[in-house]
Amino acid sequence: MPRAPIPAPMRQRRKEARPQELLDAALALFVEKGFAATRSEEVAARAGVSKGTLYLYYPSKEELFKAVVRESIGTKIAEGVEELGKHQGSMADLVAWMLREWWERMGLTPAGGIHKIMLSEARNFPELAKFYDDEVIVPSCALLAEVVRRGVASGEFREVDPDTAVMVLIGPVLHLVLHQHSLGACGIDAGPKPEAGKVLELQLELMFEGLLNRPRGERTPAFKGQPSA
Amino acid sequence: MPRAPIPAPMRQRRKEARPQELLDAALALFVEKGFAATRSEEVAARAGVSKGTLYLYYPSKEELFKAVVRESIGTKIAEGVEELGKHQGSMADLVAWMLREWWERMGLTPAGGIHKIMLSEARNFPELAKFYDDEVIVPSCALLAEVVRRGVASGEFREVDPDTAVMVLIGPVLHLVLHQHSLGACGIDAGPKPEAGKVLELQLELMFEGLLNRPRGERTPAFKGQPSA
Amino acid sequence: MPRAPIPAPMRQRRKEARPQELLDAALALFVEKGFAATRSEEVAARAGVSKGTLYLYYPSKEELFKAVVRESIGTKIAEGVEELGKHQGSMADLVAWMLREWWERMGLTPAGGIHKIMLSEARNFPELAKFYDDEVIVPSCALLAEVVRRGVASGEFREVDPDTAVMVLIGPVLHLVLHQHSLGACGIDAGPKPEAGKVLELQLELMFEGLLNRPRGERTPAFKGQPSA
Amino acid sequence: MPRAPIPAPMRQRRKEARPQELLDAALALFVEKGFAATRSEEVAARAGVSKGTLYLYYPSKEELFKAVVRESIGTKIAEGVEELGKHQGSMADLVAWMLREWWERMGLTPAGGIHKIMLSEARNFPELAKFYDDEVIVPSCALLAEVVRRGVASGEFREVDPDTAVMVLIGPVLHLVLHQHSLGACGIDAGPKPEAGKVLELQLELMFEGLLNRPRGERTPAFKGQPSA
DNA sequence: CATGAATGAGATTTCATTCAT
DNA sequence: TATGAATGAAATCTCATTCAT
Repeated sequence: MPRAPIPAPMRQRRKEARPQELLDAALALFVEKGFAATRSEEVAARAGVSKGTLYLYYPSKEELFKAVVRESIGTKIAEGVEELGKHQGSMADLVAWMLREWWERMGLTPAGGIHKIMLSEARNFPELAKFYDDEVIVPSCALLAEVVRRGVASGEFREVDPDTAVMVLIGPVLHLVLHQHSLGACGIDAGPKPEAGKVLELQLELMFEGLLNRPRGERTPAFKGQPSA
Repeated sequence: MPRAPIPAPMRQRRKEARPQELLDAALALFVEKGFAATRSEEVAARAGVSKGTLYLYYPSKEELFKAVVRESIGTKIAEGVEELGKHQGSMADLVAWMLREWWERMGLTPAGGIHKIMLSEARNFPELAKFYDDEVIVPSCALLAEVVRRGVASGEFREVDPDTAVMVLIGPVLHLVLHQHSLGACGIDAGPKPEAGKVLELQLELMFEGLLNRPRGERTPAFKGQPSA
Repeated sequence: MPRAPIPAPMRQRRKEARPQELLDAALALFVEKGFAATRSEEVAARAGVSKGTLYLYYPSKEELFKAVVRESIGTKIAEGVEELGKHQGSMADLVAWMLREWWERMGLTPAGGIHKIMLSEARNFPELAKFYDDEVIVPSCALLAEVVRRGVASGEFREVDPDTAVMVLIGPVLHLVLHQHSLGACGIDAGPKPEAGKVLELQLELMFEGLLNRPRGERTPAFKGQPSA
Repeated sequence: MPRAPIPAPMRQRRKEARPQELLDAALALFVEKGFAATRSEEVAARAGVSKGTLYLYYPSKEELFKAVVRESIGTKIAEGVEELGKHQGSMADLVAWMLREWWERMGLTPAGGIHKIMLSEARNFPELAKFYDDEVIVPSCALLAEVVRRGVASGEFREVDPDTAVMVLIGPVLHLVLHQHSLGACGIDAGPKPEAGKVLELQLELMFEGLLNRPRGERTPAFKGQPSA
């Protein structure tokens, strides 16, 4: 068998970029196959390095996993809080903006997979689950609950328990995100699965207006729906 | 608790129950730790048999996994279809009944974990994912979509795309189910997590009536909420 | 390449015998190559089992090592104590008997290698070194020191510090034991290396009588040397 | 402590010292942990250079090991031979001087560890063991044997086989040296371990005079014991 | 049927060595 | 020269599966 002249395996020194490359590779694989079913060598290969290099940056597969979760969470929540302060319009519009924003940041980026892996691995990594809950779940829910609370206070919303309402509001978005990384990624396009955008808009409409047909039917003026779509 | 009157030779009784005991053990562990992280010996131990015995009933861990999924799905959907035919009241009440029923059958039994493991393992077992989609997801959604369709047709519901509406309707329930088997099972009870029952009832109320406060506020008579609780 | 018909790998079930077989194999290899340079698979192979079987009995290479040391030490010291009580003759004869006995039990059996591996690995396994010191070194030395003490008390020996004398007495024996497992095992028979038996007898003679020629030269009657050889 | 007067460009000075610094670091670590358990990076770090630099001076860990052994042996034997020629007093004094000298050069300097590592690694490096035997063991023993031979010839010593006598003479010293680098270095100071100096002096006394009490008890005048201590 | 000791392929991790900078 | 990031062979250890009892 004639050897290729030099396939240039080309050892590259890129100390700066490696951690991020490894985290990206690991995130993708952990989301796709789960933590236990992902082999460390695969992560390295996908990041374009050898097995050994992975261990230069993360001392074990488990630490790599934790780093993936920690890194992916970042400062996203903080941005939401800021936006909340600036907002001028109705609370209904703010809720709508938040859910749409969430979808765009979680549903349409690989970071959304984080939620899937936390779901799968929470019981294997309780400390990490706690971290995720503290850093992501609780602040996110608190943010949304605060908006609901204001809406109720101003009379814009009916009297509901804000924390309970949050559970209802986020359910469909999370469902979409999770589906996208599991069944939705299997090439299963069984029949009439509606696309995410439509689901989100309908959720907003139903959530604010209700599913039931009203006698006079005119829309409550406080909610205007999506600007242009 | 009065003991069963037939003590019957333990060994004899056990033999027939073995497959089910193994499936139960496997389901619990797969839900808790995931497929790859569950050792076959653990499954056997939890079922009270030895490692070798497991292989007497299932030729491999993978086949055991498939059996767990297939078995847990069973005939639940069929029951729903039957119920649908018998139903007399409004479509709103039927939707409410279906979601509550679903919660009771999925959320409050170990079978609910099936959805979690399918989410986690779908991409590792695409044929199984297809099977799950065909046997569970599609029929369930179709059932609910049919109810919505009828409600729209009769004028009880406003004009919505039934398939899209289904996505909105099941989101919160699925979210509750999944949460229960992941973060919720870690002893993380961070702050104001509302209990599932309240979430479900609020979802139904919001879903039908909308979150927005209405000037005259009287409830649409078609939806009556939960009978007594 | 024509396959041998069936080389009969013959899985044997010998739960009882395994631990000892593994310990024997491990002792031999640790003595020969040291702990770090011995591969666990080699140990298994020498014991006639597979890699995996080793880990069925010892959870790690390190634990195997500890077991080897602990097991090889056993009750040898206790036997010595017993013998000491029974002894009738002079203390010089008793010392001679003890050193000869020690040589026969340590120098001529694989257990002697234990001393070599403790020497090599003491600083890598300090707790084990402590154990060895407590269980072997200290009792052995105390035993010999007691004999010396009695000899001094009875006037048979000159006034010496018993603990110091013990160090002098055991030096040559240990040297022989160690040499046997290191340079002596390399096929190095450089020139005039005297055999161990002769060294031991000469040591006894010198130790008791001294190297210096005495004018009148008659032997001190208390020490009779080796019975017949 | 007055500083050396020549500050000299650090880099320059270092360059020439590197090999020795590496050998010193390697010796210390090999003695402490053994050859296999010592990582080359540790050696480099202790010598204050990087991993790569080590390989600039020694092509492999094994060659480094050989260099350590070769270098530590050096010309010590030659010095002994020279001294032997110059000596005027009795052979007993010469033997005493040699053993004390040996203790001071082996026992009280890191070079003594060489004997420990040769013991541990002899069977893994037979050629090196041969080298050590040829260059160190055989000449040392021959030297001592020659002294004994002269003592016997002159009638100062009783009739003994010189080579056998040598084994007896060096045993306790070697034991002390080895102990110091193994159990003795573990912080194990179990009870009445006498200090090395005392052991050596007692050995000399016993070796020459014998342990047994003599009726008239007067010392043989040929041996004078340690000059001042 | 049931068991659990035994197996060995394969996963994780280490570390001597190389080589681009 | 000196560095240390990168490599990959090799070691430790795991666990799905087999099979003698």
